[in-house]
Amino acid sequence: MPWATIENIDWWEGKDVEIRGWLANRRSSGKVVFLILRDGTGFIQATVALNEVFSKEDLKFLERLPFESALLVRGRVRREPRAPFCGYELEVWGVRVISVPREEYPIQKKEHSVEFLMEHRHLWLRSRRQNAILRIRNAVIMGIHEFLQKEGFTLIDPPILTPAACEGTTTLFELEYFDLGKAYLSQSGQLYMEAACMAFGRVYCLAPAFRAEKSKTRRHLTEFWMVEPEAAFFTFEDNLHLQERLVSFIVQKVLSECPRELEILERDTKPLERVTPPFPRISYSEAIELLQRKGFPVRWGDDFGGDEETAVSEEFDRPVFIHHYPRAIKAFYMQPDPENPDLVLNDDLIAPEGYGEIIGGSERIYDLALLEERLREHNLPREAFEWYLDLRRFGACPHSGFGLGIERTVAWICGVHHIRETIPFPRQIYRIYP
RNA sequence: UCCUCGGUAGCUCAAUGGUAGAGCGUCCGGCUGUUAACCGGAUGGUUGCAGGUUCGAGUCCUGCCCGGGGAGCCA
Repeated sequence: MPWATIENIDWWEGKDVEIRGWLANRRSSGKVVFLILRDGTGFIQATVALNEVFSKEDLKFLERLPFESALLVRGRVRREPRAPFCGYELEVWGVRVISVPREEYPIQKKEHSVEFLMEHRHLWLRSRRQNAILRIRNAVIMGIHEFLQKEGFTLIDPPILTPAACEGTTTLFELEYFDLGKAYLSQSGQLYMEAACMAFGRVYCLAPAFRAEKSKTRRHLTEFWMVEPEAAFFTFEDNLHLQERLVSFIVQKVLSECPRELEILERDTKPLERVTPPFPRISYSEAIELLQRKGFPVRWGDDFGGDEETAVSEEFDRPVFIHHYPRAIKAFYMQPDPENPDLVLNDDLIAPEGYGEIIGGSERIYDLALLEERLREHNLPREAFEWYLDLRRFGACPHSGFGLGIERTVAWICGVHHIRETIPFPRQIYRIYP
């Protein structure tokens, strides 16, 4: 008996198959019992009728099976316009019960509070909507690997335990590291990617990042995933070009590979179809002028909050680069603009529809003396950065890279309101369970 | 950390300071095509915790705990 998956059920039309899954819902109408099965790849309706195989007692038993019972169900695949979900249904002639919950399944077919769902995240993952979001996350991550590998980038894994901060120490998760004092959970793999790109040319990492910030917004997690490409001899311009092609590739891949998931999420795909290079660009100074015209009380030198980012992105129909920020509000390693040393060769990529910053990138300083000066300005402990300075002592060259936040990108593509739904087990300031 | 809203049945929510309720779920029964099925019956409570005001507190006051929304913070 072939083991069929629901996502490919159309292959089996007219054939007898076995579906291995769980009871997601059921209905009965006396002599017909409808079992809604899910197997992780989709949902399908199975019908059990009163006949020579199933007695009235059998139907009574199936009608009372608790939700989330694990089942092996055998039957014939039939096209059925009345069937929900996939247009096919399983005409059942055999059911084997693997396990039956003793307690009532907590998640019901109705609205629940956010608190309740987060408390039951381990079960919430089984719902149709969460399944769709995490399948799209899977497609996004696979798309990142596919694109970067094709572009000649090598995957290099960064350390998670690190000796020092990338930027300051206020937002680090700290732990004791044997006799060597404090260690910290990584905020970014970037500095290690800079070392790796001098060895491999083009590299990237896809790793978790940890922030002990007490941020409590729909765009923040304390543990999130970033892809960080870094390329030797890449200029600011090369960097932007890579970013817009990567983001476009991911979006187009999801559109072509995940139409069912986008439909489940009721995502309007029109704005996503427009996501093709080149992306519009606006300099920091132009953005300030734009915001002032729109009535925001911002002055040159201020950083942007979420509302400002959204106001800028509303002017464009696809993701927009904001570039050349003031040096004073950006990280220590960013290369100054040769035409104006108060600015740096950096960019933020702002997603449309109010989803905010999904990329931060820049060309990096490669001059030893300038980098040493910046470390001093930022009061960073030089000893911890000696290895990083070595990269400027031996074979220093222009290089650029960026970090793309996986959850923010998935949230935007899925059109979900809060990024806690885009990671299987979100870590937030007031939640570490489950 | 600040502002703001909330915590009542398993879940989602009602309840002028005056007998704690409904829908859903669950259990029992009915129904040969249901679409969060439907119909009938039954079941369900330390009103987040501690104290106070009052003849009387789910309701008012104080403190604490937990959570939602937002801000700040944020390669």
